[in-house]
Amino acid sequence: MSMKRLTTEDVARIAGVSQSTVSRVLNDYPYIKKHTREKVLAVIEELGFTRDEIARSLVEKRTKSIGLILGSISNPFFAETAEVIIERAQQLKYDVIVYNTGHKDENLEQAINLLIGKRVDGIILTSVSKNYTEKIKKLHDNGFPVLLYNSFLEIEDVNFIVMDNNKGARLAVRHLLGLGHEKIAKISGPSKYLATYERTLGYKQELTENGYEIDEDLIFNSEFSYDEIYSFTKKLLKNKDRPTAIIAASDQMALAVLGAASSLDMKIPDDLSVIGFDNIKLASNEFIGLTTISQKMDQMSLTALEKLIYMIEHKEEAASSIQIFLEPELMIRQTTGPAAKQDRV
Amino acid sequence: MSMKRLTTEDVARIAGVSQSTVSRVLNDYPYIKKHTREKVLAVIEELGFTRDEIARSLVEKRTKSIGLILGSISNPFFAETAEVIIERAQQLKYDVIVYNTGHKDENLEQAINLLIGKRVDGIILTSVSKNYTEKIKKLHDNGFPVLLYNSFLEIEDVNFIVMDNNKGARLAVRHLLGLGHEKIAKISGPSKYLATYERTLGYKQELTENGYEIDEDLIFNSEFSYDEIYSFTKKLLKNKDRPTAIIAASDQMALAVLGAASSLDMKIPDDLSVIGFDNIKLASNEFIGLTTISQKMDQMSLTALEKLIYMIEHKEEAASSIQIFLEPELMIRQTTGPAAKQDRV
DNA sequence: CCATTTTTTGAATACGTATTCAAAAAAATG
DNA sequence: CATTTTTTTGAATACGTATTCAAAAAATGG
Repeated sequence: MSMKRLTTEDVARIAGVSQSTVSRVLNDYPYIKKHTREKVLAVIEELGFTRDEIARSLVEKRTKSIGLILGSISNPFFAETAEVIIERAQQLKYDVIVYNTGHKDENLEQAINLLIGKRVDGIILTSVSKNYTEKIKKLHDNGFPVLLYNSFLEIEDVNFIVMDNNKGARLAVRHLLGLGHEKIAKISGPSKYLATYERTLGYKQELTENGYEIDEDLIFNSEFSYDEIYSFTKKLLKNKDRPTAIIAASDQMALAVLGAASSLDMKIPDDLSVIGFDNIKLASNEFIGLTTISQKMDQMSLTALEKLIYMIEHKEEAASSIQIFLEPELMIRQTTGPAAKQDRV
Repeated sequence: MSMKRLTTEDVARIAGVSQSTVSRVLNDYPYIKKHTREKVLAVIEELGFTRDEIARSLVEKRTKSIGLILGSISNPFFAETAEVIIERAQQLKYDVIVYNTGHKDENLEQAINLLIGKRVDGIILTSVSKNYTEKIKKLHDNGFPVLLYNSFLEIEDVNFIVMDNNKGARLAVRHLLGLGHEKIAKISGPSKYLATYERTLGYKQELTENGYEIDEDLIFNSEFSYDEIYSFTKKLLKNKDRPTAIIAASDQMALAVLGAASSLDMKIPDDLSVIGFDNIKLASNEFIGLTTISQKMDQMSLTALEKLIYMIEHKEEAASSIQIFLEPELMIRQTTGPAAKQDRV
């Protein structure tokens, strides 16, 4: 039996003032008699009244909500991102509506539409595929604050914050070449993501520049599915001329690779070196010790939120676009080591 | 230069009908002439009009949003929970406002207030401390749909879904006793959580019933802080009469324990057996192979969401309270093994 | 074809807040 | 004390939708 909600009208009646006065008290309007203000506040306190933010949003044409569209929250990369963004947003009095696309384009489209319908003040968007270039551009051109996170699009003005993926991949390859690896596999995300594409490109370039031929059989363009990567890796590692090292497109993927290798009783890094991307917190856990390319995630997500809020609260300013590339960093840990001598199975 | 948003009024004017007619078309009201409906839909399509859900919420007194209050999203237990809940909610046309309390009571309080202000239709609440019993009870008594997830309170009618924590802890202890362990440490969460409390209780009871004395030095009530647990474990393991096994209050904590042990070059499970709680996905990864007490998280979170939605959409029904205890299950993997012979350092 | 019923539409209103406009009260000025 | 200025308040309105109420149009029945 849910009670009728209290309104400013109710407060006004009991306090013996008008609804407008109550509203003014709530908004710290200066021209209110001290006595009146105190009386109203007392009634508010006594009744436990709370403002209806929905009605307020309708009038003020803003919701103090932002949308956060993630590929998959159960991937620690997204989870850690979400944590930073949500906590900072809360401090800034914004709340965060989270969507999980499962990396499916149709979910991304639905999420955007629903968020626009809910009148969020802005959206942070991870993992945008090339297929959505037009849609994002339209939003942006309408003056709607959107920020691409860990992904970018080849559009003039759109805002993004992303790592230099090409360079990251090169760091990984260089590290492995230095350890004597010559057969290095690349497990890549879907090529519809430019970030993913860039990583594969960097991998190829660095190999080529060092005089190696590209073996396309060593490159796997997967969806971000644990199971798929797990089985692919198992198959790959059962080959007679299996690679001695694998670069995964994310730490999450690297864990799938490690799992697959372990299930074949391979020793890491003696039998196989593995590198991830992201540097999730778990990567530095000594029990795991994953070598990876660090994205400086905390900085990236904090910046993303603050830039978005800035865009929201300074719409009138000439919208200079925000395009940030962060430097990747190689974190060497225990999953990479010297290439095994030619003791192929 | 953000354009003025289109309203039903605009659509009506262009289509040459009244605002009410447009609204009726949007809501699939049956008594609309086919011709009129088509004309309106055509205009909507052409203009790319989308409904303002804020205004709609104000009228309908529901927002189709739910609140999800989590302890810490970067903990995979919460992340995996969130993923299931968010995806199912999206299917049911609800969106999810996520808060991260960092296990701090004051953030929990703020989150609840903000969500109530935003007029969410219901709230799923994880990790509620005993200190909030009254607040939750008041919400519930006001007919507001709240569901406690992975926690419970000693209140008559409140709704919750939780594992039988006592039994879970007993399973863990029994397993370790069976392997010959006699010094079993327990790293527990804050005692303000009843769930945590129950686990510690089960641990003690099972030990006592098997004829062992409780050694309070082996019980550590920590916050859910990785660093804190990490250092505590290190200290614990450096003791001359260190335990041969540790039961952690969550898989996340178990990983901290494993990290600490690894940093001391201890071999798992030869030098130390470790058990977690939750059975996050990573636990079954062969590279890690964490023995743990499974919570059946997918089922738990799916049920939580569906029960909450049911409560929201059937408020009129006599609110029989929902109180679900799930059975824990021991998942034996590679982080537990026979107790080392008395080769104490 | 008229009376009745059913379908279709628009005008008016409600939702709960913020704000404009105007008036009343209080304070300041001469 | 009369006038002007400043402070304080309330009535009315807007935000964008859904819905009630009433009227108009169309269909049905005899």
